[in-house]
Amino acid sequence: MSTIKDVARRAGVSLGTASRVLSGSTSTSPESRAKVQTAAAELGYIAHGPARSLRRSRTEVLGLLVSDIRNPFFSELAHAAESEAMKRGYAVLLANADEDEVQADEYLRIFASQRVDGLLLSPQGPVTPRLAALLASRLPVVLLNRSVEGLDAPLYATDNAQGVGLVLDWLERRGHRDVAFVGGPVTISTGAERQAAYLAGREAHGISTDDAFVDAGDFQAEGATAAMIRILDRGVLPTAVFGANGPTTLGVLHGLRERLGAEAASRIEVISFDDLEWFEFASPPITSVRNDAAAIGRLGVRGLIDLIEGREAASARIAMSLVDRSLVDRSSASRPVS
Amino acid sequence: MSTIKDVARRAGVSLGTASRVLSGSTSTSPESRAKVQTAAAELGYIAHGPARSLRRSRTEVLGLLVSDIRNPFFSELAHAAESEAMKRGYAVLLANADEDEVQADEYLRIFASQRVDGLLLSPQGPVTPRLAALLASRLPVVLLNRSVEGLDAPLYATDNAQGVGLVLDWLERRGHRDVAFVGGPVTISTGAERQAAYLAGREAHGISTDDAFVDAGDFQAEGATAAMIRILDRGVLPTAVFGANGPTTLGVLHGLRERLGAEAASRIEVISFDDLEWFEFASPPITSVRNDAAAIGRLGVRGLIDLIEGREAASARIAMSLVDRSLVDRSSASRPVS
DNA sequence: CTGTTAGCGCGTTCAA
DNA sequence: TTGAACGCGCTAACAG
Repeated sequence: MSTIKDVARRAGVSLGTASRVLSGSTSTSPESRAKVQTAAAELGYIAHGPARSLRRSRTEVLGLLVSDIRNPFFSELAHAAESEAMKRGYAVLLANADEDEVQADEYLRIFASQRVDGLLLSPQGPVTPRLAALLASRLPVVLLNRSVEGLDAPLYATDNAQGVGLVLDWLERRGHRDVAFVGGPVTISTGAERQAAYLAGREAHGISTDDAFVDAGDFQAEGATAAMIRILDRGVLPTAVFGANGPTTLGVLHGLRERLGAEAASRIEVISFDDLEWFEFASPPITSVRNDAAAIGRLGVRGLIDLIEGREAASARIAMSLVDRSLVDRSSASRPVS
Repeated sequence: MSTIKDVARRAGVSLGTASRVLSGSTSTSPESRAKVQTAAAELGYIAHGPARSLRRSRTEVLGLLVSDIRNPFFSELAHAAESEAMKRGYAVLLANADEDEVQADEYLRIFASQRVDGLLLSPQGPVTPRLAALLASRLPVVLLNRSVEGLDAPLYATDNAQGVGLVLDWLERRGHRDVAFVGGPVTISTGAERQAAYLAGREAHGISTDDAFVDAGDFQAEGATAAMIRILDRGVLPTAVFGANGPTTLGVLHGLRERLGAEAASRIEVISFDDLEWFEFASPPITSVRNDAAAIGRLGVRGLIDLIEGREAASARIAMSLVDRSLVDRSSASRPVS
């Protein structure tokens, strides 16, 4: 790989001039500009990022730490974040914490070592010492979707209360009284917020306040299946189930089938926080409130770059929208086919 | 952030000694070793990656270029790749080409600039000049899932012919004769291989060789929907449809519903290349051949690190397995519920 | 506007 | 085993 020295030599100018042309800092004469540019093109010169970073103490790399890129919510978020970052000249280092604090912490070390310019964080748990150290070093950070106590950073997140409100309205409209709720860990802000909003709103929407209908998993499919089964094993039979995120809803379906069989399960309506592309093909189709992951990713990157470049960044709550897939009225849908 | 200089000063040793202890190159006395380590721990010292990279001309960063991280196949692959890379001490820069050659090329520039140690590549199209230049500079590269002409690198990929064989066997077992095939672009090796294997095997498995049943999309849902509709609009009615990748199968379902309605669509069996977690909840359930994306990602990273460290790396084809979800025999399943 | 020079933080060489 | 010095490639400060 050729260096800027090679370019300068070939263009017949000094190293400084070549640098000025290539990074466009101060003005240069049209002639040297042309000479340097053709020389660079001929050599296929590509600036050495690490060297530039060392000198400028900025890497133009962002760190993105999510819990699991396999969760469609995060893969859509990552896609949007990465696309927005590239548009603004930043690359993205990806990290999957797998909902594991230790692993998350290890990634923070790698990010710190790579000297990322900023951090997009969907926190796994409390603020670890290493994260505290990074914050103390004034590394710009924005939070995605989840907040965490003691971390004062702009938050780009779903409007959980509003989304749950849409769910409650829909449940009431559909005439459901016996509704099961499968939540996520209350140690995660999204889990706590969604559960709190649901519990608080149940009564006003004519939904049973029997806590036998309520349980929580780990925001993954397996944990949700177990939670769904626990609910059914308490001897209650819901007419509808509310899953608190995408993987949870998948787990709910598994749990319903496992305990009730496909036939009986198909008489229970399911509504989900997070919309998945296949919900319309389930039977009955699954209604959802759509969580705009792309918007969160995009806004997060913009906010982070604002912070990096010394501007202010304001938190934002992204409103959710109902995707109503209930085609028929319940009285007929809930009767077995005869 | 503290530098190695700070560590040396605090430990009361020279900069060289501190460096030797921290990077463990040559031997050091137990005393200075201890002093340096405690000093580093006290300061929370984290080596400056770019500086280290500049000096050692290795970044310990891998570039991962996929077509779309939102495709579950790639998000699973990315998850496994990234996890394997971390285990071996490498970070991963993520790039989404969005099936766009220009964007892919731009990412190659960023990777080159960041001086990644190696490249995991799922190519979008032909070898661009920039990719050729990177290869000429002897940057280690491995190919994931897709090969490309003129690029001689280890390939970690699905065994397309074997997978299609499983599909053909299943179609024959189920007694399907009128089978629609919705493929992907033949300009992509996976699209070409799957289509070729299917067309070559049709006759021997008792499947109609009428090409009205065959069309191709773009490996995304929308393109596949259009292809499915084109097939139906030719006036043929398949009893089964084979979708050549995950998003394609989703598009197939949309196409069937749009032209035939949910009721008639539910009498058509669908089989998919790539297994998605929701296939069992479709009606009828979707059978698939499972593409082990995690294995491809893991093996790709191992192979790439082998190359980086000067060892040989051999290509591998990953065998697929059938996930048969056909529960009932076709004669009863295809009769409308009465 | 341009050439020269210093130094970013680190690993490694050379002498001791 | 250790300290001193050099240079990786680049940008920025300075002098002209």
